[in-house]
Amino acid sequence: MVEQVFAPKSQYRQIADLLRERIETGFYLPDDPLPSEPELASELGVSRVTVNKAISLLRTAGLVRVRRGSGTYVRSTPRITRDARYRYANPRAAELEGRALGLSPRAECTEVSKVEASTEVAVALGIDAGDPVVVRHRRLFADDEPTRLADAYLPWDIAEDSGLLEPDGAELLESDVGSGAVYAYLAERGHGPARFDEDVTVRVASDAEARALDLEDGQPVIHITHVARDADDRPVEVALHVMPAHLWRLHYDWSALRDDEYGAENDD
Amino acid sequence: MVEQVFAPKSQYRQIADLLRERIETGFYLPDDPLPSEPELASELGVSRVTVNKAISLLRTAGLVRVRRGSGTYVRSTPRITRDARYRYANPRAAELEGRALGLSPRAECTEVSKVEASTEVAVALGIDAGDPVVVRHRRLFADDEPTRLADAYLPWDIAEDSGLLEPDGAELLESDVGSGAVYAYLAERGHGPARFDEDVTVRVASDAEARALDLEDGQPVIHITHVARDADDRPVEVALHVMPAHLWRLHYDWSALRDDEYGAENDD
DNA sequence: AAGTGGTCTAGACCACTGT
DNA sequence: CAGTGGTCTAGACCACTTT
Repeated sequence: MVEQVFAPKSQYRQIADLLRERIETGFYLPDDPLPSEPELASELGVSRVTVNKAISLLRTAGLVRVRRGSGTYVRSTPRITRDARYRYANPRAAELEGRALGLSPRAECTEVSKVEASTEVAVALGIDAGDPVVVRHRRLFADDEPTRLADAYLPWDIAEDSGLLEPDGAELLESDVGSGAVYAYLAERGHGPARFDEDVTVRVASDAEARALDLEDGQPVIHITHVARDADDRPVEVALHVMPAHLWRLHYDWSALRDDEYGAENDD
Repeated sequence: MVEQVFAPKSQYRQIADLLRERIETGFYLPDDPLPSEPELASELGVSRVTVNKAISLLRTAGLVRVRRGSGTYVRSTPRITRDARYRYANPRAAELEGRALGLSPRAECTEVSKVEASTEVAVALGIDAGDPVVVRHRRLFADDEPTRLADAYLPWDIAEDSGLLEPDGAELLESDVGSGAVYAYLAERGHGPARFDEDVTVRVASDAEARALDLEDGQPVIHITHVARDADDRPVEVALHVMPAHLWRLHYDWSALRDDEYGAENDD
């Protein structure tokens, strides 16, 4: 029986706390398996279901991952920092995000094609739903762990104007790790991004996302809608990023005074 | 029995999908209770535990909330948009965030006191752990729903210099809904914020946070570490925000060219 | 074949809410 | 008080991985 000296806390929570502590103190090491559920159950004097429920808390928190038929393993989870301003000011930045932690980045380009814009994409691009766009679906990895899904959308005419559908442009689309090279390409052709905005929300991963990102059942993902606009304030690219929430740290910084649009109400 | 025509999907997932659909289509309306677990169990021909597991998925996703002894209710969850740049450029912005949705904001100031800086706060403020700081703990609401925990820290000497500990300063600390009035106060005294940075992470709510924010078991929160610096680049305030992830949408925007610090590596 | 986690059940007792 | 969800158990069968 688990001690219930003080806290009117359920057993599975106590067990989750215990396991969490053991992970944080290194009693269970990264990539090592936890004892099996029957083992823990018998050691702690509870039923296997109770242990399972405790572990499911750790899974949602991203502390462990389960390999079916094999065991439950401690995740090695250094958070990767994504500095938004830096990232889009430096063509190599996206590649460097993971490297800072000694991870080697890899991009898998799932698909580049012409499709009809969904409502979400259309709104962000300032076009009508159903209008043609070029989409590039990608999955990005660090050390073979999937870290991000990135779907980039470009208005059809901009992609065409810019020659992004010609052989070398298409090759660029497929090979670029971040967005830097594509932006540079657009810039040379008069559509260089001058302004960005991002909307960040957190939600539970869909089934497909969970599969693609190697996530557990109810794990949260960060969903970023990134919009790049050219000097005419016209959206030239929309990127949807879906990222395992436990893997990332987002960084933004800005100056209080440089931007004057919002300054009207500042008296003093 | 639940139909298993096509999908090799567990019953509790199918039931979760079913309930989610009913919520999204308005079959179950916001603030209405779901049928009770025994009721659903018997209707769907499964055990109560299975229904409970399905519902726990919806809870983590923030779609429903449970009132013990009473029932399970559909959450009414319009996301509140937090525009970072706007928010810190306009003294009233924080107050307006909720109002845009017809919600009435309220702040509850839990505590204002002098304490020793924790490591996290000390690092952000560029001081040593244990150094004295003024802390203001608050809980913010929209229509009586808690939306945010906000702990603001100021270096002791800056708070003292600025007179924030005098009666009117202290009153300000307790009454201000956002940070605007405090920033204006600091600005008048030579420590106006000139630059901000924010780190955003997502994690599972602690027990205390879950209680304070009326959250379910494994629900994710957004953790923002906000740092304000004066013209000398000295941190004048650090604010830690803990927000239920399902309640918010964060917005950031910036221009690609204005900031030159990162331009060095741009070739061509 | 043995071991792992995934899922499900029937039944039980509890704390809490609303009437 | 009856009804709600919270938790727990013992036992079962399954799919999958590892040996």
